[in-house]
Amino acid sequence: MDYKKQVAATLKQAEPELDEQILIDKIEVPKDSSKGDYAFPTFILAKQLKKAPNIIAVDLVEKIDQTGFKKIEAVGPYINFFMDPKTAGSQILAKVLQTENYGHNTDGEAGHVTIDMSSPNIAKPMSMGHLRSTVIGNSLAEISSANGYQPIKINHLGDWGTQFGKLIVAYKRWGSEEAVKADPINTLVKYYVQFHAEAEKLPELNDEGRMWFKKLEDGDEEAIQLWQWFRDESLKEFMDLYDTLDIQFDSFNGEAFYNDKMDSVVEKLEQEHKLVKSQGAQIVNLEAYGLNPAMIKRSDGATLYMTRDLAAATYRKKTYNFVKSLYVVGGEQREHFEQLKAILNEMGYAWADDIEHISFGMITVDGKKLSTRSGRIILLKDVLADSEKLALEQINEKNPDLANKERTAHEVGTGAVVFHDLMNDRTLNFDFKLEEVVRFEGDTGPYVQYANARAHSILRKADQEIDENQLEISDEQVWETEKLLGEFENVIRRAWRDREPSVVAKYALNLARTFNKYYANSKILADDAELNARLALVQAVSNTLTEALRLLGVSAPVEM
RNA sequence: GCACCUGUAGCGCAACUGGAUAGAGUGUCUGACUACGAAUCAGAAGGUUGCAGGUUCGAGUCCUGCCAGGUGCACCA
Repeated sequence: MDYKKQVAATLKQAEPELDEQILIDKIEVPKDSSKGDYAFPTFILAKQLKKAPNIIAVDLVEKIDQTGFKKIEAVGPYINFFMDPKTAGSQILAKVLQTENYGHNTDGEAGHVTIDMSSPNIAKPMSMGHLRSTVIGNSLAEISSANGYQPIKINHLGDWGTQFGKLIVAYKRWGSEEAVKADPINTLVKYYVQFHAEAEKLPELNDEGRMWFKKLEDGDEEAIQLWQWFRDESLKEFMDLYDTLDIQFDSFNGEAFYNDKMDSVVEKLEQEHKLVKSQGAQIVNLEAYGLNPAMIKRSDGATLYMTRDLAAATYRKKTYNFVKSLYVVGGEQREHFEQLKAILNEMGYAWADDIEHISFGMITVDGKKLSTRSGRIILLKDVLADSEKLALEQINEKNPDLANKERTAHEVGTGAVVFHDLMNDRTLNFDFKLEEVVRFEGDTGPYVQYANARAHSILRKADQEIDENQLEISDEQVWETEKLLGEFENVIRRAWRDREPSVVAKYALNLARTFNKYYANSKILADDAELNARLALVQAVSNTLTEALRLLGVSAPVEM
């Protein structure tokens, strides 16, 4: 709930010359709540009123009508406003409990937002790096939706390229159908690794690989059949992971999908006279943008990543008519997306500005970059399995009678991993340590889940209907919690504005912590006149925590 | 070499548009289960916000220079 307007109106009443909008912009929420719920720094009025800020503060407070506030006081150059916790708190609770989809807004006006996310490579295992793109993209989809947009989640699969030629060669030489079926991705990776090892000794293999990829591009039946099979088997395994994370996609159109859509892009570039020949290759000069030239066609005529992304961008604009097009891709590819936007701009597309690279930091192990070839890889499957196992151990220790232990262990285990990934600023790198990722104490997903589970436990015990007309609580300890509940709308706006799931994650931690504090210090189920209102508070907290977790793609078990 | 990102407590991180005494977590030490779940709560200790200037009434936040780490810089994606 935003009481800034009330504060501004009160100030204007005392000093009619003031501009209300400027007041609203300058009113702030003190970090230290003992300084009030809202504060107005008077510095900006010093020139207009030709007085020292601390004098202005004192003068204004004298003229102010304090009705509707618990207290308004001047402290140095600040005017501090204290809301009346009892009335303001009950207003907030009423709003939380009575508003459908509390915290959401309709700013997006149902505009489409495409989100390019996850995008694993076929025939390679999903690592922790893919988790980032997957969960950040998924959370941004939920957050965009909470802001009134319509997200379209696109899994831009890495399902094309020379490596498929190599894979076909490897399979034909050393592979077996049974082995691939039994353990698709591991087996395919083995072939791939073996191919590279053999190619060291026998360089002709590389030519053979290129030849098979050429066959694939030319529509050779055998090549296509094998490619399709590898793709299907890999996708099956990916789907298991997506099911574990409970993430769905609207499209699986990967690189291969754009094979027949690149010619028109190249033609358009030619028409606009943007293509230049350089060392045999076709490039677009981007000097005007301070960028390196971007290659569109190799000297052998083959297309590149950029060519496909240009085709994908135009296809997506045509198909979805997006108002924003997000690409959740690692920060290493920053320049690629700058080039992509610049080229689209050169092609005369004004919507190039709507493309955004949502970059994120990379995951390292012992400070070193992950790489499939060097074997420095952390399999997502393993991490999730480990986390689930540890969660189950915790449950067996702390709540052995819980029904449906496996289900809950799954929710807590994956919740811990996903929350950990979303908790910090997405651009930060992080060094992978299993014990950090699957922690259940402190600033973690399970901490939030636990606060929610205990809230549910109280409501179960109370076992009574909540009367939404009796929401006033005299105990001022609850005000901090109520105030936070009132901020949820701003949090959702800010999370979208900054494209930052961590804004939501931090809020959830904050709300859980504030509630836990209250919970530990006072008895909620006391049989007095305000029991109903306290239960309403518990319900409001639980609703909000559950929704915050949902926006992050983390489930909120009612017991754990 | 050029461009971009990062630098805050032992560690990993917060601090929304510049605001008051820079905050929680973790680790260390200590206390709390006869109060609804101890995956919790309370307390102690821990800081020249990389360095040096500048702008401002006010700088962790903005500007300049430097230092350190990382990433990228056309025939991979």
